[in-house]
Amino acid sequence: MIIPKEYIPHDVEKKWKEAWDMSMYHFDWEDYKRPQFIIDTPPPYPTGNFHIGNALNWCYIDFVARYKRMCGYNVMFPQGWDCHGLPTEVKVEDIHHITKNQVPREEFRKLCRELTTNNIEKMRNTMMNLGFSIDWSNEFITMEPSYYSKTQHSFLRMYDMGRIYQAEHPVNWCPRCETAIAFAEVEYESRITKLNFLNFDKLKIATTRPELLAACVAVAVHPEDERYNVHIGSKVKVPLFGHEVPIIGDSVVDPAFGTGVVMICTFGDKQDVRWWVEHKLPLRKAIDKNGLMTNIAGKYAGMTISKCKETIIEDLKSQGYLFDQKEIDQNVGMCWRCDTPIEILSEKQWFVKIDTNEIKKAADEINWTPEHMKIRLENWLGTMEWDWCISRQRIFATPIPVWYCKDCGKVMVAKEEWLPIDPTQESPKEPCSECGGTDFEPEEDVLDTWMDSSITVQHVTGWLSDHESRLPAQLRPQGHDIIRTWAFYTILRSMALTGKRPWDSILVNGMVLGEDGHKMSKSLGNIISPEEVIEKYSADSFRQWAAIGGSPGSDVMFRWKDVVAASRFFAKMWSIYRFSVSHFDDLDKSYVPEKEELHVVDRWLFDKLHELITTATVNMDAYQFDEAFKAIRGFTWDIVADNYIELVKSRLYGTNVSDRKAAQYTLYVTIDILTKLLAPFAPFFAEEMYSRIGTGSVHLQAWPKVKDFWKDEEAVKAGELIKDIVSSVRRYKSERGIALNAPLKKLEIYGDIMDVVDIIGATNTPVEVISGSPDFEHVPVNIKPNMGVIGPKFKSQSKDIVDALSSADPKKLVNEFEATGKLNLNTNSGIVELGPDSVEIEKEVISAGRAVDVLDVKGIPVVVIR
RNA sequence: GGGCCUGUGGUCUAGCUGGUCAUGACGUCGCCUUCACACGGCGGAGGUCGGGAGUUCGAAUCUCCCCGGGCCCA
Repeated sequence: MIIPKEYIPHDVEKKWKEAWDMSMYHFDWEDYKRPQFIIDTPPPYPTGNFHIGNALNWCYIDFVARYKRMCGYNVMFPQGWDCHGLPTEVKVEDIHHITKNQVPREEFRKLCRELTTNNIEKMRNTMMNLGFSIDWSNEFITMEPSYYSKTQHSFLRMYDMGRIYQAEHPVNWCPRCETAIAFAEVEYESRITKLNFLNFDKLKIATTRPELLAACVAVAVHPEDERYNVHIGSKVKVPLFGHEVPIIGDSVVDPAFGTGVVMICTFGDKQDVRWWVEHKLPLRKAIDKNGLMTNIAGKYAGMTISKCKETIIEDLKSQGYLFDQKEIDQNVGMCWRCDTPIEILSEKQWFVKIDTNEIKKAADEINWTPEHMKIRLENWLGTMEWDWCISRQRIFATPIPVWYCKDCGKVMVAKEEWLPIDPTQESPKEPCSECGGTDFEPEEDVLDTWMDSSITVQHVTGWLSDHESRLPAQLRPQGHDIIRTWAFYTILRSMALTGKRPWDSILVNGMVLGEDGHKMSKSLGNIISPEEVIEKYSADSFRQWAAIGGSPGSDVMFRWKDVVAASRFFAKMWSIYRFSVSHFDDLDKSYVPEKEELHVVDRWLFDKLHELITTATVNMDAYQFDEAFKAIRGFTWDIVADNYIELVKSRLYGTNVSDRKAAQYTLYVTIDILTKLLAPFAPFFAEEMYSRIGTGSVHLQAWPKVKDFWKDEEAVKAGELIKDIVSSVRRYKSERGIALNAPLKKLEIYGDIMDVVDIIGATNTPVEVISGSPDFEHVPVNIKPNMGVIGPKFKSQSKDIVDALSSADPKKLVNEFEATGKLNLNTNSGIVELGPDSVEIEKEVISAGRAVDVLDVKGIPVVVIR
């Protein structure tokens, strides 16, 4: 068979990408015989750019999916798209030079859908180029009615259960986006700000937010602070605004911070909210939804927050209230999308109740890889203070299926059979159940995107479909940056909707760092796109980087070196493959030799194969792709290429039919197994290999299984010795500038060698095996303590023994050993008796005047006669 | 400030249920075109395992403290 000398990945990958029938990756909903393996693929946000971090995660998923399929599982690797979100709205406004309020809602939604559809198409392309075995028959797109109808269903059901409620409550508010946001969407940034010291008639307070004076509802001091505690219970007048507020005592106040007196506003920060609840303080709203000052701010009404701050500081100064300013570090909560500082406002919003115990319990049932990632979720649970605010004041999102009766104000929630529905486009199909009214006000708020994406696992396991639910899914793969969001919300929702844990296990991958060791970001300019890597090398090389770049869970650095090394491995593998297949022309695939027909090195290789398959399988099961791939690569390179092939070349090229058949058979089995082991990692390369040695797609084959009789300790020892003798001779020739295939006159081996055919062949030299000891000196040069034996036995005496061994004459000790089988060693702490397993003896062979060279191969003298 | 992770030859990394050859890759240096492969083979140099203290006969591995890096949160 003619096989191209070079492996050209671009041709091969293109060929298979076009030839593959992707239906081979479809999940079979009817099949209950094979165990299911459903993956809750995180749906990416359709930015149009499938970035390297996604690609790493998807490689992990694909390794698992392909491996599990080969192991006989009914695998679903679905692909979803989490469409709704602010970035798309912002992008659409940007592209069309509009603001969302300038066009009708439906028109704006249409523009968002168009952009999203295009972006999805681009990302699908990259996924296909990377060779992912995605089950496209189970694709879902959250902006489509078929999906968001389920989001609305989940809303109705949780509303009926009382887990969703509407309330006036403090919320994080982005004044720029004009929407409430969840804690998960708040990012913190350190800034330097000014702490302002103000006179509040009898007290001096310190505040970073003087613009909130109008919202001041109390002043707090520490109850044991003797400077101020006499004032607790009395009132103070707020400067500029003149309203009186109570002075309260609260031990949370830090007397050492500022003046030790704190102004409580509704709301400057989370602590204000806590005090507000605890001390039942009144509400004074000084900032409106647009980030402008309200009427209670008096002359400052209508100003922006920053303008107000500036003006108030001027006024405080000129009226003598402000007596000092000091710079301090401050962490400001920002909107994750637009970096605008968020405000805490009290608004009527929809909330989901959070039951942290329920989530903790479910988290305990899930198998976390790596384990410590669960702790992050638990820490996050411990900090939950408010329920999850799920209403958003946006347009491109799942509508909240609710109306309000204009006559009596009753909340009218849609019926399940009306879904999907957009209340701003359609009215309820029944009159008000309270007053019979037919005039309704639609809820214009929409749902938080996490409401869509936290039910992906329900969706893919068949919730609200014609299929029986397959919950829980087996695997959730995701990045550690979204544990507090995706993992948290999904567990919450799964417990609420079904009472079951969403997944059996969760695999957390790290972030991808740039070559400079920093997280990839546009501003650092260290971004590499998967497409760029595919173009320069290949998809399989990219995937190999993903496999060996680091172990799952830890951050992985992207390095071109790794990709280059990966492509070199494929070149090497190709060369091995090409050599092997060229010897398969007359291969009889039905021929299975008896163990006796195999040579020692063949049996040695089978034992190594046994070990390789075991290691690879164990590591694949534990998601340790780096370990699995390293084992495959190490076996291929060190054992097959550098040793086995060299050892059997003479048999393959030779004329002895049975010798040749044994080597052929061994090589064929090895190549077949390697092809299959490589299939999850390098789907294109493996398919190309398989196309010449098997039938059908390699991706439909079974994962290799070991045969018990491959385990062969006798052959391991003997094979190892043959390998070592041959490589010693090779090294010998290399060191003396002798061509490696040049014959020597003779090799004399003093030892028990079971099979010399391959030594003769590989060294191109006649071999004589001689029993007994060689007639020249065999000098002990070193005697090494075996600490594993000595340590536990002699404990504190160990050090003396080691000292005695190293200072004694090895020759004497060995003589004693050989004479008596034990050793009485004189140490500083007395005479101790050592057994033969306590030491390792190193000997050197000296040719004693003969005109030959002597190699010492693990204690076996090999005489080289040139 | 808190939680979690982490610090091993020039670079990245394995080992981390304690035992005396500390793994591999890349790089580097020397030799070699040998019938699969020079994207190769053979050989070499290079490490006080972040620092300190402790536990132990023995610590890269366990404990404590300090220093540095990352992530998440306040």
